[in-house]
Amino acid sequence: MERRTRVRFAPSPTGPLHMGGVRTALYNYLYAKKRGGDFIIRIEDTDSQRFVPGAEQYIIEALAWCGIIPDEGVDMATGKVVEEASERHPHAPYRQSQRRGLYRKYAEQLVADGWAYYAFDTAEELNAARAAAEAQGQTFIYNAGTRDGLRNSLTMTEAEVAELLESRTDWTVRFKMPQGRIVAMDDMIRGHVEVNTNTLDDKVLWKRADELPTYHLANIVDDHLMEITEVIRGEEWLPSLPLHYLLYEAFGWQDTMPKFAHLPLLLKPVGNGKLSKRDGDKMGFPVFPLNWKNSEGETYHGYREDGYFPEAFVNLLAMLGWNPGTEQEMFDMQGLIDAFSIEHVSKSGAKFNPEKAKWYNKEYLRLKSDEELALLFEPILAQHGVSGVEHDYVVRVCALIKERATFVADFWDIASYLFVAPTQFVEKDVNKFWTAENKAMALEIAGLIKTIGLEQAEQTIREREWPMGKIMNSIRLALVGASSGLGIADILGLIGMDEFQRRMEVLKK
RNA sequence: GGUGGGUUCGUAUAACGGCUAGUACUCAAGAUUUUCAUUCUUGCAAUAGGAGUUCGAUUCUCCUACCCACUACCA
Repeated sequence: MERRTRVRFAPSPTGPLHMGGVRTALYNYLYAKKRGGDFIIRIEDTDSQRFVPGAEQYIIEALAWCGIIPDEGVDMATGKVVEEASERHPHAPYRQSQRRGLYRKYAEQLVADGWAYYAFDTAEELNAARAAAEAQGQTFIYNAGTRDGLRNSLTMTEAEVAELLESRTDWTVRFKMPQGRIVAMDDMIRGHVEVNTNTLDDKVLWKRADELPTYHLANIVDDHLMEITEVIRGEEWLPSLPLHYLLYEAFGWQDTMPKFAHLPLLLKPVGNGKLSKRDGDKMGFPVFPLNWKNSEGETYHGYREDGYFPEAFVNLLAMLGWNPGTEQEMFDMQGLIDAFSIEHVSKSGAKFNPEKAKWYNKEYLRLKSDEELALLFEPILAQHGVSGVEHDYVVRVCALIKERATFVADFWDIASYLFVAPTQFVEKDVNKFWTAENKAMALEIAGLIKTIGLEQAEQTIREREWPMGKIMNSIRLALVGASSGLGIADILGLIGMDEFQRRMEVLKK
């Protein structure tokens, strides 16, 4: 029987989601939507030590900004993780800390079935065992090779175990990793992978101390309960795939075990290694979707606040590790959904290229209407003390400058002279163009522009065989403050003849 | 150290045994533009190394090198 496609994005609220996480969410979303299935959000907050206030909200807001809308787990109307079951959200709560009561019985079932055991080793004892192994140049692995010499329910009498279970609150349930088994797995991206269980350890599944499962148990139980059909996650999880396979086997859930896809990592732009929090501000690009202020009051840049359009961000993220199999580069969300396929996800890590990110934003900026851009530009104008400008004027300005900018925030630097007269003139250009001779000619032409118009004035320059470039640039310098910018005709059309004349005064000095 | 994964221009990627290894970003040059930007044209630039299989390997196999991940009562 064909099951309805259900995928989940299961972040841990230990900090802001970075762009790698957003990409994982995006691929899950695209995969689900392409197949007409569900995209579910689940919060994996089983580590009480690393919980960061605000992180959960940040994650939801970041996904919303990107246009990644969950079908289940988060109520988009309130922006909150769902706690009460309903028709739309039948598996609530979607926060693992609120599901804590549910996991213990699964852990104990594994113990009863011989797939797990109780372990009473203290942190000190384990550290000592590790140190001892290291002293001999070996790695300590808690598994079939060592577990007989450690303090657990496999090496004690039933009475002892019962006593410790009662008297102590720091025991754990560990998975009893089989000895000498080859686990054969299939990954949708990497193909067939095999691992010998002798290299794996007896992972802790449940902690008595805080009555919570670890990732591995919670993950498998919830994926099963929530009827997840495909698990699409980062490559860092590939090493624990054998354990997850074995857990499905231990629970007898092989029939509905999801398929797995391990995504390549996002790498930092220079050097090696995966993208980390600090890289962005060091190298001048954001690694986060939205600004994030940590507990020390440091702010990390976000794409949103840095002026990227969400469409551009989503598009560039999608192309990092995936390709459509064609040469198309511009995709809106629906386009991505239609084109997405897991077969075209690459195996190797992708280095993020900030230049390409800017290029994408530039392309999306051009796609915006002049009207939309004007609305975005107006608040910036107000910040610069420009008021009383007609909306229509701003629209006309946007039409002329949008091809010159990467971000809306660039507009002011590019076009301030269309709103206020320049007060500073680039020295290099002044030296080059404002010679006494050029100024005299420019002033005469400026006079002609007023009386007979720009075109006729240009005609005059040609007839007199005067230097067109020198004159025009002298005039432009007076208008703009630099020898760059829009054509004289465009500037004139915007600021008008009176303002033009006023700005020509500077040539008389 | 052990285990697993990966490796095509600087970057992202295409070519799933067969044209001169294609495209985009970046960079350079030229054209257009009275300037700048845009646009257009052109150019620079890659199959990590070595064996093997094959009529023929970027593609399949093995070895080496390098990179990455994992190796917690974190996810």
